[in-house]
Amino acid sequence: MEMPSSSLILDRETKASERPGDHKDELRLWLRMLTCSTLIETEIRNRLREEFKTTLPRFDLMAQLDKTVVGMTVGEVSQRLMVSNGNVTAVVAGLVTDGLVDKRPAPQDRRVQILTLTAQGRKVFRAMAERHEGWIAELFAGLGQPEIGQLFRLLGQTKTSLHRAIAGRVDESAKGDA
Amino acid sequence: MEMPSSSLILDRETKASERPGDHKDELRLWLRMLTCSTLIETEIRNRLREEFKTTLPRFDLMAQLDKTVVGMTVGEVSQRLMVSNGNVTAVVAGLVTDGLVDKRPAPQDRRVQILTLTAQGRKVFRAMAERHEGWIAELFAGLGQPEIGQLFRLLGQTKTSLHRAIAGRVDESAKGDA
DNA sequence: AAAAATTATTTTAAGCCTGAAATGTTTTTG
DNA sequence: CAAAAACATTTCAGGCTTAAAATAATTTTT
Repeated sequence: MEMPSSSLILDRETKASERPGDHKDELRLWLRMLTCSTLIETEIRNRLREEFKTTLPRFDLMAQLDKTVVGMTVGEVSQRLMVSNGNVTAVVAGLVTDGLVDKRPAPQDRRVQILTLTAQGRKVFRAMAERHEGWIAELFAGLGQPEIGQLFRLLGQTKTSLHRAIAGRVDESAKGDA
Repeated sequence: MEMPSSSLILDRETKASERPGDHKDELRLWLRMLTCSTLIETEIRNRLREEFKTTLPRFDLMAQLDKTVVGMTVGEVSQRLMVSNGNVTAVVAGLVTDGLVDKRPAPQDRRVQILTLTAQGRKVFRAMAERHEGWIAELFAGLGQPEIGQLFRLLGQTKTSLHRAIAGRVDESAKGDA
């Protein structure tokens, strides 16, 4: 048997996981979060396919466009959805073919494309959105209102932490480029 | 101006969001969780590519195989990773080509394929896993130990809720098939 | 104003991922 | 024991996704 160096007392005092270099708790947290996200995503994907014969990327894209009356550029959508430009181009192509989205160059700046929901697109989306909201509520039904609030708050902190860590790393590498 | 029917008092008493049919809180919670997951996933993907020239699906697959000495079947991996069988087949093919994974039919049951990490695969994975754990810790650095615990617990409740909701729906549709 | 830099989008090549159909194997059933 | 059912995996067609290169338009610089 191996002796854990000299940390018998230390372990007892620190309730584990303050051993230097140990980050198992964070890892377990991430894996659990990933499990939840995947379960929800898969379920929503399935229901969208079964009930509306559509896909999650299409739904998400339409959801963005539904938030505006004046339309959105490709770049704007790609940023909000956190996907690449090329991806937006591809998904939009399908939606245009199906008459759900309208795409036209902006009159002032011919580089940008303005995307809007068509009347039909808006109608179709609204119907899906209502169902979607119900599905999400169903999935979270095991949580009470206080838990939902707490979770929301903690995920807010997490989001802040992530942004800081990711931005920090970008700055870091930019320093070396100077 | 529109009058919100007769719920002025009700709204005040229920602090909003107990209006019938309203589930905006759940929806906001889900979107925030999705944002966190996406941020983490994208960042890990980027770092795996930059530092190890590999992809997240490959890393995840190797992570499963690292948990066992006797190997795992395709179905087992696909279940744990929550992806399709076909997907595992495809990703494994790449890893076999690169000499990181070994794949051979089980001697007793020639339907199943046993997947194991090669010696090299195990070595490569261990190196990546150590870095990976550090990255995750970095990303969650803005949260204290109590927050991590709380979040972990709440996500546990969420997982239970999801399983119940998803299983419930399967039972429901099975009833109609009888 | 021509050249260079910047910005927005599209294209391309490669890999991931899925559901459904097909294949090969084992187990169950009549 | 042969036929049928069940099981594990692979193949297939189609869509998603990305990074990087290419294209096109605008703005800045010289």
